[in-house]
Amino acid sequence: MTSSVRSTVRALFQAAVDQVKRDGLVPAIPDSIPVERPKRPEHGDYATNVALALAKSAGKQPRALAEMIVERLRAAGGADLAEVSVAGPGFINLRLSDGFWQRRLLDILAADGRWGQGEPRQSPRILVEYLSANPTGPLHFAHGRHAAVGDSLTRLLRFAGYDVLREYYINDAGNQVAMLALSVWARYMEAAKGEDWTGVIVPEVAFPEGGYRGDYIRELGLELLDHEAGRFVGADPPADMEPIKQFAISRCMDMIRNTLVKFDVTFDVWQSERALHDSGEVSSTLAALEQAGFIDRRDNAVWLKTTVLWGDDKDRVVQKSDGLPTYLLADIAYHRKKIERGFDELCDIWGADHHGHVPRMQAALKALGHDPNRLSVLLIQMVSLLRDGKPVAMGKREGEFITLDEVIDEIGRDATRFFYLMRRHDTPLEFDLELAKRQSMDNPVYYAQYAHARCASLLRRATELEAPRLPPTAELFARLNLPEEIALLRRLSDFPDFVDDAAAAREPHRLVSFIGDLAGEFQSYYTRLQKVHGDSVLPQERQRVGNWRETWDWQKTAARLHWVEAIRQVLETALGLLGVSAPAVMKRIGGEGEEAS
RNA sequence: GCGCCCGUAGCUCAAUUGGAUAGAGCAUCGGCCUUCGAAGCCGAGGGCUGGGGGUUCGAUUCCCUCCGGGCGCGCCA
Repeated sequence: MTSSVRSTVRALFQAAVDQVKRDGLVPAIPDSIPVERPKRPEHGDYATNVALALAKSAGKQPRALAEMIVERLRAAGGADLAEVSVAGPGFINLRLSDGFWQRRLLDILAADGRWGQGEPRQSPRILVEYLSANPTGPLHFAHGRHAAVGDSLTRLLRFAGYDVLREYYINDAGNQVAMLALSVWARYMEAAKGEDWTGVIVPEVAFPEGGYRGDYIRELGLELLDHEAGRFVGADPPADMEPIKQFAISRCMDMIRNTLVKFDVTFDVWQSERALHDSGEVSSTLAALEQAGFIDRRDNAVWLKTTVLWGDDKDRVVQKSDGLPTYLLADIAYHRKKIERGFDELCDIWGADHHGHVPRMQAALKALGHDPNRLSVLLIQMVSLLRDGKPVAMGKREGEFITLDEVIDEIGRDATRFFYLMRRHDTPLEFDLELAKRQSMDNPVYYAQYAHARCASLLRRATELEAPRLPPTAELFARLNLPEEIALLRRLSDFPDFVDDAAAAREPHRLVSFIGDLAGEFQSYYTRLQKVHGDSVLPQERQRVGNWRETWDWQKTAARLHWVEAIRQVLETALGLLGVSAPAVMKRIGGEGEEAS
């Protein structure tokens, strides 16, 4: 099982601080000692500012107090404590022994590819709702960011031990899908025009104002005509649009689902908005809001008193004067149901343009007697597509957007997912298609995958050379004593804490930096081992002469192979959390850049 | 006008939830292939963190105020 070095260190600090308190030197101590990894290696492996925080209440100089803590830290001792010191205004820096870090490799290998995984935790149970794109057409490139962030976030949360459900809310009720049906019907009529349908002259109909104009609508119109012949032909849309609507929605959802399969994004539950209406949950929610006393009836409409509940600037309509519920009411019903289903935290991922919706939903939860903070909303900023630094021309007319399918087809799933996750979700993203496609060192996806492939390659070569594989032991790992090797061991050891932090912050994009750092450190080591240390993991060709098998240090090689395997596993795990593959071999696609020489 | 988000190297972005000398990648310049994968490595230059004030041992981070950008402010979803 995964262990956290940080909590081990925290316990050391805690014990020393407890002792200081028992000795009557400070009045009170914090529940949890803050422990951080200093940016600068000179500051040791871990540091705490606890003396700075306690100095005032203890009436002591921070450095003096730090010295007292350090004294007790040293007394408690332990062979793993290589160095403890007071620095700067009163930080306590702590360095662990090489042996400690070398032994972590035993833990990492024992985790058997699951290093970093958190202990399962009972709470909070989290429902992550994301994407929830309207079933009115294919996913476009901006949806890709939602899909990538939501999917990686849920992978990360699950890996960190949370109980998570992934849900897609299908907006299959209301105006948008009504317009979808009308648009499809109009295209159907267009296709039927001029044909002889049992003697009926097919009239020309105008395409609806604000209708969906994508080519897929035309195709759906044709398909409808194939299946249903002249059933819906007429000057006006049929009184019962339901069959057309259902047909169109189901086709659009097929398109969306197919794209998601290609993108390797999975949902556990597909919740239909319409089902909430049909089951009466929407109307019962209105009743509940009214019973709670937060409903106003005026101007023929029904209002939720969000101004009273949550300091909104105006109340919001939940039922229109035509008697139909608004989207807001259905959404409130949906969130109410989520809580009733037993989720502690509702994590929604919305487009940043919906941010005005957040306080209203929180107001509604409050009205229903729930803690508004159980809803957390991640707002995703917009994506702009670039090609070689220039914006991709997008048609002004509706329907001419670049689809997610097109992006994936052009640059591949790995690069697409990686690029969507390179930035924090609340900052706008510039997505450069040419850069993502480029198979060179300025492309961070290939850089990371290349590092993994190099590890795999080394392990492959080791097998070809029949390098002896020795069982992992602390004695064997004592051979990993280069500064670069210890540094990599630190980073691998840090992975569980890193996962924990990224999950707690709901920030999957942090994995991108972790991967970049880990890959970079390994690539650097790989070259430096040879250039600076004049060494290599495996005997190279020029060294394989004479009785090389007898003279080569196979112990060190065996230790390094374990270490390389650990690096490979963590890279694979971290890439997996992003939904990016970890190839054992990098193959060049296309031979365009070949030199003519 | 009101509300939310964002201003960090030439460009794109980090910065461990208030920590120590603000870091990467790209771009620019200069080095490294008698092959464990050069899709790589090493080095250099580049900053008043938009401006100003405040809170404290300490601010890119928190508060106020300007400046500049994005997005909202429907009986649409």
